Amino acid sequence: MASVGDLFQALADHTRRRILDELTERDGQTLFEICGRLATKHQIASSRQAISQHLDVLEAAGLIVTRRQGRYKFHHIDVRPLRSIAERWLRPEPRQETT
Amino acid sequence: MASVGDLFQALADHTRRRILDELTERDGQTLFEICGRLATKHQIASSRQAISQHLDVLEAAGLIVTRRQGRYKFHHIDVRPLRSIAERWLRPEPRQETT
DNA sequence: TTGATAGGCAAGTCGTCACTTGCCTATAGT
DNA sequence: ACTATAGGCAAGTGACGACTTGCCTATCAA
Repeated sequence: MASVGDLFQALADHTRRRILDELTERDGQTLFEICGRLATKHQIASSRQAISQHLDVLEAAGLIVTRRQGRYKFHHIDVRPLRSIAERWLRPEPRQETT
Repeated sequence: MASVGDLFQALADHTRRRILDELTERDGQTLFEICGRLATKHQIASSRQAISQHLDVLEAAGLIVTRRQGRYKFHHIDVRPLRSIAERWLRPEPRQETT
């Protein structure tokens, strides 16, 4: 369900890359934590809903996984989809994309 | 000028990834060659102008370089921007993006 | 139970993107 | 010179993406 297109499209947005930066530096943050840190450290003043939608896109792309605990929802980065992202063109190998 | 955003945004399109596939398999093709091969081998029946605009985007992202010779314009893939594309999140290092 | 906190849902706006359409320039062959 | 080939420029269209707005649900503390 998470295709190569979903992956690149998720990475195509500046705010979403910043979210991954933030989770790389401190994994397992909640939505409000991410909002605060994006605002103070990266001058990204998007609304909570905007960030929430970005997190949905990242999760659909398989780049983050979520864990619910009470009224909190923690977001964890998953770098596995990123490992072989560019090898498709970096070595002369057959490629298989169904999208 | 070619920012990280340009790079990911260029890769976010399916047809542009196919163009890179095609140039990986056979480098230095002209616009018409790429059009023909995309149509026959990848079932992509976009117009010549559409493909031309895709090539512009790829060139702006630094993923292809062009070489003019008479009335022909040859397109060559440049994989250098792809080499360190995901390392930003694959290892806990400081990241520097100005976009 | 009441209020505050953390998050979700859905419609709507606005800009960007992929693509088309129509016409124009330049090189090469005859 | 004339024609075909390779490519370019620019305006227009339709759809998608990022973001907002308004309201709703759920959990926890007092």
